[in-house]
Amino acid sequence: MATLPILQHEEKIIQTVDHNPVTVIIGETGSGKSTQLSQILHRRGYSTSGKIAVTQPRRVAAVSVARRVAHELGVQLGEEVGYAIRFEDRTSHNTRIKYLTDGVLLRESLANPELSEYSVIILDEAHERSLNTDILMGLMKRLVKVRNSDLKVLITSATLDGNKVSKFFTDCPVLTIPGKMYPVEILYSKERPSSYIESSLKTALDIHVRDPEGDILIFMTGQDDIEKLVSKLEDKVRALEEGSCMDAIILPLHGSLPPELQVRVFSPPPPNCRRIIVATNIAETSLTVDGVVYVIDSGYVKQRQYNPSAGMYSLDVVQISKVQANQRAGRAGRTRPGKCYRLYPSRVYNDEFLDATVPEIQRSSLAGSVLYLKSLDLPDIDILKFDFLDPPSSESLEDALKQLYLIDAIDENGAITSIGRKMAELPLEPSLSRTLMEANNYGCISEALTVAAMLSAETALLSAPGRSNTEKKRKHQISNLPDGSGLGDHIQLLQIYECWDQNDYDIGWCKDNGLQVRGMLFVRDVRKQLSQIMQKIAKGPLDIRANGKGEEFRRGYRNLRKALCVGYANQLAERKMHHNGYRTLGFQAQVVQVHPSSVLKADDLGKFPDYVVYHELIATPRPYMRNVCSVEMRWVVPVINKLKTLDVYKLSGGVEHVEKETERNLPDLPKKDVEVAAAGDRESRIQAARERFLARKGKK
DNA sequence: GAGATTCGA
Repeated sequence: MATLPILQHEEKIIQTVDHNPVTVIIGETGSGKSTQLSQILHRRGYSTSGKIAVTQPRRVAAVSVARRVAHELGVQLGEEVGYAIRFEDRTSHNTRIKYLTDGVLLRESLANPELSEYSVIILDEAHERSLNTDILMGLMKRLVKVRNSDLKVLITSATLDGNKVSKFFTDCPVLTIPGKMYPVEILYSKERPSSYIESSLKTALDIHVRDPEGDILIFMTGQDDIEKLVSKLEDKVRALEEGSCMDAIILPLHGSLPPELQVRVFSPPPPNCRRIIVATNIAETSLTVDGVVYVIDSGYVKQRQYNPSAGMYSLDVVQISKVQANQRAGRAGRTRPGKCYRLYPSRVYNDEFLDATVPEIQRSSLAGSVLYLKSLDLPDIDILKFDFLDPPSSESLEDALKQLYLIDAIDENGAITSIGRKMAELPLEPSLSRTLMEANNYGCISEALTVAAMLSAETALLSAPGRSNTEKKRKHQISNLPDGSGLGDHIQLLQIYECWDQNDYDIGWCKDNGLQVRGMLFVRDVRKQLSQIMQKIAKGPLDIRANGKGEEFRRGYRNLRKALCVGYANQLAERKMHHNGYRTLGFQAQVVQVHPSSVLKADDLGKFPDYVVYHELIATPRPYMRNVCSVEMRWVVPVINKLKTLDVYKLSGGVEHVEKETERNLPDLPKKDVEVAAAGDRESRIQAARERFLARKGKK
């Protein structure tokens, strides 16, 4: 352990932390920052007045790093060194060093905004810029002032732009600690290939027949491309003349692969055999594959992004950033010097790639985060001026405010309501937490809990791919579902879970019905957690047992659907007159279709229900509503009335913000236009600002 | 009549 580079910098680190409330530490992979930093501070007495918290963006990382540190200190895990992740808290009153996911720390800060049990908070892997890390960075900036130098904050990262973060934390010091990496030779293509599958195929084969041993890791964008490339590689490798070169095994690697197939990449290849691993970006950060010497980088990644003006998500193939490209290349230099083949010219890398990946906070719906921040009740913070390292667009913040207003989480002035306060306690999207609140009044809390839990895990439910179990098939496979699923997907998800409940949570039942066991067990955990929180909020026992063909079933799930209509007030759609297309009822109407995977049934005339709520809009590339539920017009009316009262200006707290928007979004407008925009009344000012903003975006 | 990169409370 004495060889870890970070230990040679111990004195320097301690000196800096002693004299500064915030320190940024840039430590390349292999520097030992995740395991050593906490131990150094512990050794030097920083854990006597409080605990040392170390956040991780991923649960597995929190657990495995905690385990290693406990081992290095020779203590039992859960004693001096422990961890906390969702559903699992392995800490005790003895714990001095606590590893946790950043989501858990955010939850803790809801109960105790000053996080007073900690004397040190280390935000690790900050360069990944997860939504939660970004919010924590904003909170830390405030907390070091409030806690008046009895808190030390360290931001650590592999490749984060240290100067930017340092500037954010009022010019705090930046320490750089070298890593232990082998050199990686970068080879660029002369031009972008017309097909990166073909190009990867050719490059991989060239390496295989020509270069010495060492595994090949190929980065592709998704499951489809991976499967295509894997089968082509298998054909080509099989066709190679026997004995002309070593053997090769081809392994796909992506998130929807069942765990037992995923772990194959951790077993070393047999002698005289090369592994060719074809992976998504899961191999960029989440999984580390040993033995990789050659990396082939397509230069693309799939990214989910949210469009706040349409309220719609899309999954797009986009160019990676320089940070990602370097991360990928680094995967070749972990055990010895390696090579990285970039399937794009250096010009593309230099001129087209962004320096860093667009942070998640600028790509997601912010309703949940805004509600969370509002519920913290920080006296000195106005949410629209919350100090983010990279602020989200004001459009996105306004979208969040509108959503929250429509579901009664904030009032017309943007202040959090008592309902909103309770909603923030629940680890759910606001639409679902609002549904739970309402269901509690209507006596269908048990059903609503199940729906919320099922939707939290929906993608995890599908059976493993490759066994031709498509979603549609799944829906038809479930045997003996009571009638009623024609009302929509929410109801069917409910019935699936209740069926499982009646089968005593039997694992075999899941397998027989094409459901992922892991996913269903997760649903059960989530449901239990939500039940506990709801009981706390309701200040009394609730009937939360799953109850199959109970009252709700007999009444056509009317109460549940009514509750959903309130929770999804922002996600309503009305069927168009003469066909089965829908128009969303929001601030901006969209024409959308029911997703083909839906179980929603048409009536005898072939018509869908007049009104539905949807869980999500997804552009793929046509706009679809995914997971819909039939509702009744008279439940919709109050929502439409509320929509009319919506005043973004008031919600976002006044003129100042509108000016800020003008300033931030329209820096290159001719001065005259800004003056015109500023001269009108406030509505037309907002409108003018928005139009110009959109026009400018369109041009880009 | 489509198609799930990846994390997380």
